[in-house]
Order: sequence, then C-alpha cells, then structure tokens
Amino acid sequence: MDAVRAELEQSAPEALKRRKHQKAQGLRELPGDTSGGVVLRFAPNPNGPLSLGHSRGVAINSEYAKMYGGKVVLRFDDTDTKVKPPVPDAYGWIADEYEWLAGRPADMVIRASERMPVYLEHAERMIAGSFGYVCSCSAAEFRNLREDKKDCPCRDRAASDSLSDWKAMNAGEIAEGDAVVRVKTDMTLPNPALRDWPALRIQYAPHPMVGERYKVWPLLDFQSAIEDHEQGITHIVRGKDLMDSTRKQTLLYEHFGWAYPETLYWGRVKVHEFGGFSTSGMRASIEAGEYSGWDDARLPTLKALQRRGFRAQSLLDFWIDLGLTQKDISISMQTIESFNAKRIDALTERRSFVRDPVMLALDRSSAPGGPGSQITIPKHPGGTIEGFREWSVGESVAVQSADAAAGSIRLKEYADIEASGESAAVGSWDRSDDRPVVHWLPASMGRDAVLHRPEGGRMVSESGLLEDFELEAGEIYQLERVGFAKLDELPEKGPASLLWLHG
RNA sequence: GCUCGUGUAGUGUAGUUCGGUCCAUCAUGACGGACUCUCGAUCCGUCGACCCGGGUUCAAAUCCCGGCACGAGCACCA
Repeated sequence: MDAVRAELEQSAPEALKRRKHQKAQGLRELPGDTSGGVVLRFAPNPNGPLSLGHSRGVAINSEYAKMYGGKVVLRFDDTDTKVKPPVPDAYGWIADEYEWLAGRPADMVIRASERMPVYLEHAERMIAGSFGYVCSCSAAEFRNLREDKKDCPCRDRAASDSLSDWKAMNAGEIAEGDAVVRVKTDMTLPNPALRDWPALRIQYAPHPMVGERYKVWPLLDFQSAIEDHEQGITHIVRGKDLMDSTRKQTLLYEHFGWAYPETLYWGRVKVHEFGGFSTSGMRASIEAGEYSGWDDARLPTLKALQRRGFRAQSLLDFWIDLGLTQKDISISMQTIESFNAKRIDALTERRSFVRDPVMLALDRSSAPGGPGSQITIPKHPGGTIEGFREWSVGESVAVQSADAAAGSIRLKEYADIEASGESAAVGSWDRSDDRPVVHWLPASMGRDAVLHRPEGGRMVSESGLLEDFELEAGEIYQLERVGFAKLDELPEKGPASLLWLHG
C-alpha cells in the first residue's frame, strides 16, 4: 500500500491530493453551447392555476435564465379543446403566478391557440413533402399495425391525395376521429412509441379562446416541436415522461432539417402530504363544493401556498437545492416548510396565542417587588425586529389548561407560579429553577381567535386567546410554542381568524 | 410484450464523465445537550446510506458482465 502510494507520488501526485467532497451549490451547468445566449420555456396547459409541481418548472427555468442572462418563454399549450380544455381565467392566473415565483414576468408569453396558422402551415408542408400523411385508419387499426410493424395503407398514397384529404379535414368535411395527420418515421423502429406518430387530429369542440375557427388541432408533440423551433429555444427542461417526445420530435426536426434543442429531464415528484391531486380532479372537487376554491389551504396549488404565507423564494430555494435529477422522488412538505421557516423567521414578530385557556387569579402576596403592571417583551427574541410588545398585567392571566395542570410553571418573561384551581401564587419574579416556561396572556390583552389548520384533508379549528398587540390582518406571526400562522381575518367584532402555516 | 430511464442514510442530495485520505457531502428528520426565560428559532453533538451477485485492479459508490427493484412511454391528453 505504502509502496503504491510512493509510486503514485512520483507518477501522478494529483491522484493523491483530492479536496474534501462538498455538496455542490446551485444548479449544474447547462450542456451544449450557451455562448450565444439561452432561451428556455415553461409550457403549462392553462386548464387551471399552477400547482406545487409546476413550480419546479418555473424555478428551474427561471434560475437557468438568471444564471446565463437568458430568456424564458411562457407558452400556453392549449390545443386540446376536448380532454383538458383551457380555463379562460387560467391564462392570467398562470402569468401572475409565474411572476410571483420567478420574481419577474416571463420574457415572452405565447398562446398556442393564437399560433394555429403556423402549425397548420407546417403540417401542410410536411404532407406536401411526403414526410407526413393523412391517415384514415381507426385508432384500433393503427394500434395493430404499430404492434406488427406494418405500414398503414394510407402511408404510400400520393402527396396530392393526402393533401386533398388535409383540405377536407380543415374544411370540416371529415368527422372527428375519422382522420389524423401522422409524421412518417419508420414502422420498424424498435421503440413502438415512435412509429408514425400522430401530429394533428380533428376536434369540433369549440375552443374557449378562439371558438370554432379551426377543425384540425395539433397534438402536443407537433405543436411543441414547431413552436420550440419558431422561438429559438436552446434548452428544454422537461419531465422524463417526455423522453419519447424528444425522440419523436427529433425525427420531425430531421425532416425539416432543423437541429433539436439541448434537453434535460427531471423525474416524477410526489409530495407525501398531497397524494394524487390533478388539476382536473381539483377542479371537479371545487365545483362539487368539497373545497372553498383554488386557494383552499388543503390544496397543493400555488394560490393556496401563497395565501398560507409561503414565500416564493422558499420554493425557489427548495427546487434549486433539489436540483435536476431523473430519479422519481417522494418528498415531504416538512422539507419545504423548513426552507420557508429559514426565510421568514427573522422577519416574523412573536405573539402569544393561548389555546384552550384557563383564567388564573394571581396572588402576589408572597413575592414582594416585581416588575409592576407594565412589562415589555421583544417582538423578536433574536432582535432582528426591533421594538417591544407592551403588556399591562392585571389581576388575572390566561394559560393553556394543559400548562396550568402542570402546577409549577414559569410565565415567560414574568414570574414563576404555582397554579392550582383558578388561582396561582407567584413564587418568584426571577427564574428560580428549571420549571417549564410557558406562554401566557394577561386577561386584558387577549382577544378571541380561531386557528384553522389543515389536517389529513380536513380543516381543524382551535379556539383561544390571541395577544391583542399591534395586530395587522394579512401578517404572519410566530405564535410562541405553536408555530407560524397568518392572521387571515381581523374583524371588528367576533373572533380573529388565523391560518396555520407551519411549525 | 416492446422501448426508455433510475437505483447513495427515514426523506432528498453531492461524489460516478477521467477508479485513489470516500472509514462517502450537505440539507431535512429523529434523539440528546446548551442558550437563566417561546419554539417546531439559534448553537453544539449523536444516529443513519453506496440495490444484489460476480469480474477487472494494488485500489471500485465510481469501470465491465449478469440479475433484481421501481418509474415512464407505446392516447385522435398535456
């Protein structure tokens, strides 16, 4: 061993000195040529607002754009009028959500439904050039041909015949499902997914944005391929479920004589707390009244996370730390929450919230002196927020019943007490032993409040007394010994409403 | 069935291109302690992993071969 080392010392000293491994920071470099600037894209279906899952796409693409001084195209892939039809409001929601997350608007916004002439023209070129054709086989018939690696009879027809069928399709003379346009690849390709794949189909359902103008609509693989080229996209970052899309589209690019963008992939992400939510599923549940709306705290939408008090930067931090891997992963909200806690802790004032309160009458007779009836407590223990909360303490205080039951406790920043029944004797003003420190409230400082917390698909509510000191609706507070919550509503009358964020 | 991809601690992640202090990084988590005063804050500490089996080599998480497991695509959805 030593001999080897000595020999290496001679021949390859660099093999011996190796710096300690470190966790890489940020995203790894983009492949390919980035010297001419990079253009990325984020291409959601506007069939609902963005979800937590989508935020990965926003985070990764906008971060890369930032790293390289590049651009991001926000493209709405809204060419399906039937299975996942667009929701008109979603275009605006998504643009806003993108901006919220990325910290700036997308450099360019495109709607596929407004770009139909471009796609149809390319389709026609494809048919005229005989690298695409109109196929009138049924889906089932073609499936058999694909499995048997056999050419479809429509494949070898003259371009002019295909072209006249194409015109008939566009004129609305062919029924839905009776014809599609296919890209000619090779029916003997080992990967069945690539064999003469479908590029456009007939849809008579009106499009919510452009109406009934078009009868033939491109499928994702075709529309996206053409548009990526039109926009000069240099790098595509997409889910690895789209790997075969890359291969299909590369075949199409070869027909057109184009070079395909660099492509990177991420694996599937599941969040423990949010099982199988789909955009269309959420929409149905909302319409059925199971949720109050897209921003219901139980939903994994960006609207809900934003409303609960998550910072855009926390989400960005999280996705960038995760990086780009092709592994299918299952993560916990706890991890995202810890990123958020890091971001907001220093900015969040403390308040006392006593759940399930009991009132104790204070007996100060055996402890002379003390701080008097006015006390001050820091707004933030670390001093990152200056200033104090001012409390006036009267004859009775509120303590969480479970804490009162412990008997010997310390009212934080105030006094050691012995609680029994509805009264409490002050034993010492200074901390005299290691009894538990609990949060509390002078009876006069509390106002009724209800803390709403999502738990296993339901909302649970806990009522209590919230410290009534410089409260502001919309603010996030750290409730001492409870956790972070947003003050959602602060009505003149009736209890305030707190929305749980995380611990 | 065919095609493609992925397997590092409870959960994620670095390292794998070009084998060498890698007795494997960092975060999160759990546990414990500290901070004379919240905590799910902060600080410190502890726990915990290279899918399996062969092979090549002085040396393998890293290279080769063979398994296994999981995921995805094969939609007139995106």
